[in-house]
Amino acid sequence: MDRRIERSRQMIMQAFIGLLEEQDFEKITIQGIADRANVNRGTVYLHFTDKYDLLEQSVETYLMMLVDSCLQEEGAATELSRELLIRAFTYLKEHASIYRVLMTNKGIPTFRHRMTQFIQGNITVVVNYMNLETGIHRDVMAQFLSISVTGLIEWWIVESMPYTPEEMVEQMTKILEARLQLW
Amino acid sequence: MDRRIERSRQMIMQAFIGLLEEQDFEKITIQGIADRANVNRGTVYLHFTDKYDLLEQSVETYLMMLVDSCLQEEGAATELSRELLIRAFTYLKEHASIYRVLMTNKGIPTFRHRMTQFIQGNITVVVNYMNLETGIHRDVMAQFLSISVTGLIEWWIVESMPYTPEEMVEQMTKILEARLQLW
DNA sequence: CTTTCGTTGTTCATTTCTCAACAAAAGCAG
DNA sequence: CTGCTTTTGTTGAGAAATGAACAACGAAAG
Repeated sequence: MDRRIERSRQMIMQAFIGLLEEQDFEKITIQGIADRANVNRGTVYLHFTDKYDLLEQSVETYLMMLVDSCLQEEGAATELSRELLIRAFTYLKEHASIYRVLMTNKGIPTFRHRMTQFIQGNITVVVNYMNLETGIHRDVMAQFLSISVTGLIEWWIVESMPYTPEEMVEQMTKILEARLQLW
Repeated sequence: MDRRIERSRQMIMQAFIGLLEEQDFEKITIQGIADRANVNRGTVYLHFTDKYDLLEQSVETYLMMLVDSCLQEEGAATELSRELLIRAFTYLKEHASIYRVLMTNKGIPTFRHRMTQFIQGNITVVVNYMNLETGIHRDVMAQFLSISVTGLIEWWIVESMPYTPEEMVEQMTKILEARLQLW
């Protein structure tokens, strides 16, 4: 509705992630966030109840932005299309500074965890279409695959994205297909 | 006073310079500026009477910001100190994208002109301390030197700053000293 | 020429943001 | 422990920004 709301929230969360890059979460003050966001301190309280709420909302918001970025003009996406994955990696690359912090900041495992959860939700759909023969439970399989994908993405970001999004998607697909044939 | 005023003005002017980089001044619309600045169209009119006023104020503001950047904690600066010049070049380098537009945009010679005027004002002080013997008038000398300096700065910016600020200042000083000895 | 469309500049009621002040809690020096 | 500073979370009055609407204008298209 009112663009000021979205703008303020965005500036505050950006400033917060920026500070998270430089100092420990507990060391960060509301005053510091407001200063960096170039916003009145009261405005922070207008949108977030406290530091911890700000963290939660930031994690949730940036996760959703990542999700939305690859769900553009997509109908029912029961399968993980190549295009969708490439869009996700591309988006990560474009906002690397933010997602590097969210993914790797020790003390803030929330984002990593929420992201794995989300990937697991999508991978479960795929796993349910597979015919497993060797007695592997589907939930174990889904858990294994999703944590692997999260780890791969984290590695890619930490290593400053040594491959293009296209290459990464291709690599990932190959690995998954090879494994799927094993089981 | 109110940080919203400064913030709005800044966002609008930034968006304006950004658009100036991509399209002709006459093609730029208030609506386009507001969109890019993520600001209501009415807000633009709250700070600037029209496009032309926005141009004027932008030129003046960014010139003053350049001047202020090198006048930090300086008392009476009758002579052009090395430090002062280095700060100026450093500031230009940090905000290259803006000043490249302002300096080189054909159709907008205002900034170039105002900058030369300003440099001339300072160089005049120096020239008045020189003892000219070969019948060269001081005003001619000042004009010649200031337009030279402006040209040199423009060249440096256009060529994507091939030398460090320190090197440039040193070069400039050497050239000027050599010339001053000639006359 | 007429119609359509986009831009301009202005108005107004409503909403958000700002600043300054405050008491209370937390952090930290001696 | 005891002051001292900083941070927190909240308040209220006032200022600025918002969206929506408007008439007027020019340009482009039919």
